[in-house]
Order: sequence, then C-alpha cells, then structure tokens
Amino acid sequence: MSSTSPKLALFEQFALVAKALGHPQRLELIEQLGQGPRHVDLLADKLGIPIANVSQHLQAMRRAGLVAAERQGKFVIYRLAGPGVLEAVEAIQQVAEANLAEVEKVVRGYFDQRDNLEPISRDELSARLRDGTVTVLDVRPADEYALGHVPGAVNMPLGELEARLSTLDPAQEVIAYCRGPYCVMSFEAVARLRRKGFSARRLEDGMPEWAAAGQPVES
Amino acid sequence: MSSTSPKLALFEQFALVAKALGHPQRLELIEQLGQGPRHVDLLADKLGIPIANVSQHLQAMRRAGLVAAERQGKFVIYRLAGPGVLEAVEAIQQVAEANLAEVEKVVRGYFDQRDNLEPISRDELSARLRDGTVTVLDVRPADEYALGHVPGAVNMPLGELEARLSTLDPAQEVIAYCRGPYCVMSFEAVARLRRKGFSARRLEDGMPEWAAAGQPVES
DNA sequence: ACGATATTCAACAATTACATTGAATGTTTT
DNA sequence: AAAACATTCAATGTAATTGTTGAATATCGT
Repeated sequence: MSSTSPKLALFEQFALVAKALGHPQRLELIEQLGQGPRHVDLLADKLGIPIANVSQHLQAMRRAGLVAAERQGKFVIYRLAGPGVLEAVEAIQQVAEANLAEVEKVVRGYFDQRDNLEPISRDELSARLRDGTVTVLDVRPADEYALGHVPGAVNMPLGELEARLSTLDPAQEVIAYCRGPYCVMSFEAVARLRRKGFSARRLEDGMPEWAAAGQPVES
Repeated sequence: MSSTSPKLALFEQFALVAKALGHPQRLELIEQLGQGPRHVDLLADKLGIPIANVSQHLQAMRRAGLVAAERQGKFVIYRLAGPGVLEAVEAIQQVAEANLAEVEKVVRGYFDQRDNLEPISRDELSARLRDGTVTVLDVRPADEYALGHVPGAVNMPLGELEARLSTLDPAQEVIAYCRGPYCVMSFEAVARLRRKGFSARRLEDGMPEWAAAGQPVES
C-alpha cells in the first residue's frame, strides 16, 4: 500500500476511489444515497442483498472517501461524502455511454426508435410546471417519494402504473422521472405509457439532480 | 458477466469503466495519453514497467471504452477515447482530494504553508503571458515538450533545473506546469525554485487542460 | 523471403476481492 | 439488567486480478 514516490502515492489514492466505484452494487448504493441519507437496513432491503454485504460495501466506500457515516440511536446513517461523488459517477456514466456499445444496446432495448428517446431537460420541465401543461409522474417506490419529490408530482410506482392509468389525463403529456439519468424505472414507465396511447417522455435525470440544481422539493 | 435485469446490466457496464480506472498505473497511462496519442513502447518507457504489462493495461482500458487503438505501421497508437475520460479522472481526483486525508498529506508534503500552495489559473496565466510579466516553465521531459507546449514556455525538466537556474530572470515570477493538476513535477519545481529565492507558483492544471480550454499551443 | 521490431497472447503463481455464515458489539426498550 | 435490534467483525471458500515469462503474431526494410 505505501509507496516510494509521492507521485505513486497520489495515484494510489485516486485508484482507491475509482476501485471503490468499480462494483455494480456499490454504484447502486450511491444512487440510493444520492436521494438522501439512509441506514444500512433500508439499503439492504432496496438492493435485495444481505445486510452484512451492504455493510462491507459501505465501509469500503467510506475508506475511499465516497460516503460518510454517523450513528443515530441504533441506526448508522450513511450519506454521500459530498456532491463531487455524484459528479464522478455521472462522468463515468458518460464515458460508458459514449464509448461502450453495450450501454446503448441496453438503453435502446426500451425503445423502438432513437428519436423517441429524447428526454426533457430540467429547465423545460420547470417551465412547463409553471404553465401546468404537464403531468409529472414520480415512479419511485412510495417511501422514496415521501422523502422528497418534484412539487405537484404524482407518485405511481411501476407496479401500480397500469392499475392507476385511468386517473391520468390522456390529453396532457406525461413526464416520468425516478432516481437518476440511468434509473431504468422511468424508461420502463415511458414505454408502458406509450403502449397505452399516452404522450410520454422522461426527465433527463432524476431526483438528486433536480434537488442539486436548486429546484424546489416538496415532501 | 451477463445479468437478468437491464438495470444491473447497465450498472455492470458503469462498474467496468470505474474498475478500469482503479489502478494507479492505468491512471498514469491516462495522464500520458492525455497529452496526445502514444505507442506502447514509449508508454512502457515512461512508466518504467514491462511492455507486456502496459499492453495488458491498455487492453483492459480499451474494453472499458477508455482508450482507442489504431495501427500505424508496426506501431499501435493508443489515444483517449474522448474528452470525457479526462473529465472522469478529474472528478475522481476531486473526490479524493476533498475526502481523503491521505491525499492532502502527500500534496502538502511539498510545501511548508498552506497559502503558498495556491496555484495560478489558466486565465490569469493567459493574461500575464500577454503582459510578458512572467517566465513560464515547462518541467516535463523534452520529448513531451516537443509535442506541444504553452507559447513562450521554457522547457526545463526537473533534472536540469538547478543547472540552468542562471538563465532565469530572478526578478520575474516563475510559473511552472507539467502534465496535469496532480503532476508532481510542477510541485517539486516550485519547491526547488523557492528554495533558491525565486518567486514561483504552479499552474492550476497542466498541458492537456490548457489545450482542451482552447488556449494556443506551440510546437 | 528473411531478419528486425512492436505488440499481443498464453500460462503460471501470488495476491486480492467477493459473498456467505455466524458470532460479537453497541444501542434502545422493557 | 435483560431482551431486542441494527450493525460490524472474523473466518471461510471461491473467484477475479495482477505481474511475469516466453512464445506467437504482425509489419517493415532489405
């Protein structure tokens, strides 16, 4: 671990951070924590993996300076160490999207045509919210919705989508969002809505980015 | 490698990219390639590790979409897959700098006081270049200097620094730069210059960022 | 076609990362 | 103080990564 040259010492630290990001479930944990501080139990539930496993991943990320922990009663609350963490993940996602054919294949698996894929920007959604010309759909699970959502958004988790379609106005365009730019639930929601004849698009990113951009959050 | 859910499939791809960044020597390779396309032999020379080893790292990075390769005669020329790669590395470095005590310790090892550490920005250097009130020092090896440098910069690799100090004007402030924000050579150069009584500072980043910002490059 | 050079491949041993299990720690509640 | 709960630790086996070596491949110059 320790090295002779200071240059290598630096690069080893950087590599430590990158290595901590190099695991799908740790990225999933960061996605969750991007929406707000959470305790270990809940995270294990969300990911569907053993608690001890989550604990170990979280500690690996803590060693790498990605997350911070704080004890509150019998819970240990983890949170992202700073906004830079989400930025780093985004940068990595962009590299993957730009240079890895596999990523585009998966993303495109949700759509027939490329041009249908165009998402709506935060600013545009913000403007159309003021006009009231859109229905905003938060397709995350109810507990995540409860901890903060876009003002006026209707919470409709994927599982309930079909059953509650009748409550939506078919004349208005529907904008779906979830946890982030690569949260698959919003892709899936848009696909299903279109199949039912709705005009639907995705928000370009998700809740943490919306909040980070200083947009209003309702809870 | 393949997975059931599309969500995991995506995250596995992202993790692949991050994992490819999770090795000090691969980061060093990216630093080198950030200055321009290079062939394997030269990279092995720069890092001081076996050619086969470099080849393997490069291929790992190619699989992750970080670098691209192209054959030119008997050489295989590698280059960064896009500007996003440097951005991702920078994001990771920022996380490390912000949250890992170890990084600051190493960086600070080159300086006595914190405030002396303040680097000069690209814009400020650009302005002072026009005034002609600074001496700009490129402390990279001669071959890297030859492939492009800041206009008017004097090439003075670390090894020759002391011997050629007499050619510098002690009345002018010296700005040193090298390969990037964490290239240790510029830190070392500033430290040595100050020990000799010069007024010296570092450029906040290095050559690839200078070129990426659209600043003029001389070669 | 031949030798020289640049890169990659294949195979091995050493190390490190990973998931899983059950026990241990620390905190609240009773 | 004891029970209940959330989290961490320690130990295990398995899989993946790493560096090294030498052979294999591809290209150039003659």
